[in-house]
Formats: sequence, C-alpha cells, structure tokens
Amino acid sequence: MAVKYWLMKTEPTTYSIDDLAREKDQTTCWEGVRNYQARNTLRDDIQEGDRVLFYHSACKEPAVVGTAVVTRGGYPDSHAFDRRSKYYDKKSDPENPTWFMVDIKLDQKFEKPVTLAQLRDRSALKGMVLLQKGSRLSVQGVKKKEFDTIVKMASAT
DNA sequence: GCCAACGTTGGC
DNA sequence: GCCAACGTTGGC
Repeated sequence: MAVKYWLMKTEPTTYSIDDLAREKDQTTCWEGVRNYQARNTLRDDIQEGDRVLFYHSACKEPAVVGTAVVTRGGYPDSHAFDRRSKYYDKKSDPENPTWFMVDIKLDQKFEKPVTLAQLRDRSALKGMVLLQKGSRLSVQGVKKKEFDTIVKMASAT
C-alpha cells in the first residue's frame, strides 16, 4: 500500500508539537477526534507509515509546525470508554466503538513554521482542504505534492 | 425527514 | 472578543 499524506490540527494550548517532542519515543495517540468525517479517515484510511503535517490552529500564528509519521493505523479510541476522560462518550460501545484514533511519532519539528499566510500565498497549494472557506476538518488528506511543497518551504531560508 | 436552535471551530 | 461556517440535536 502506498504511503499517504495527512494534515492534523491541534490547538497548541491543548497539545503542541513541543508536547509531542517530550513524549516517550516522541510518540502519542491522536485521541479525542469527535467528528464523523475525521473518524472515518482515522478508521479506514490512515495506515502505519503514512506521513502527517502537524498544524497549530486557533492560535496567534496558525501554521504547519512540523511533520510526523503514523506508527499505528486506526484503532478504537479507548478514551471514549473512560468515564473520567474529557473525551468520554457514553454512546460509544466498546464492543462496537464509535471513535477511532491513530498513533503518531514526531518526525521533524520545523525551525521555521510555515504559516497559514504563507500557505495561502502559494498557488500550488490552492486546492488544499485546509485553505477552503469554512473548512474545519481536524484530520484531512493532503496530496504528496502539497506535502513536499510545505516541507520545502520550511527548509527554505 | 425537515429545519430551527444550538454548540463548536478557528481566522481575524 | 467577534462572527461566519459548519455539525449536531431534537421537536414536529
């Protein structure tokens, strides 16, 4: 199966790329996604070895701040079964889970984040889901070309 | 099954 | 903090 490319949003006040960098093995489970479209992507489409753009949203300077690698494809989000978790959902049945998550490992933290404004400036990126009006999907596909363009932008001086 | 009301996201 | 866009809920 070919490697695929994704973008995942997070609010840095909740969980930032520096939090990921501090994790054991720089790996974490991407729990708490509670949107059906994103759930379908996590459950059905994201596989081990896929690449991820790590995006900071709802903050001073929204930006892609680094990349990560998927180390485990979609599996049930156990937080939904944990009454004490803020992601608890009593409607999710452990026998037939509603919500899914993946594991990701930090690949590269960009020295210079690629800001939303910079992304909008690139005509090659015009088709990105992130840049569409009203788009608020927290887990979304990106094209290889888009992924490569953004990584290149991060390393340009 | 429609749709108004409500809650959330997220850029600005 | 504002507000537009979107998703979900629930009455009918």
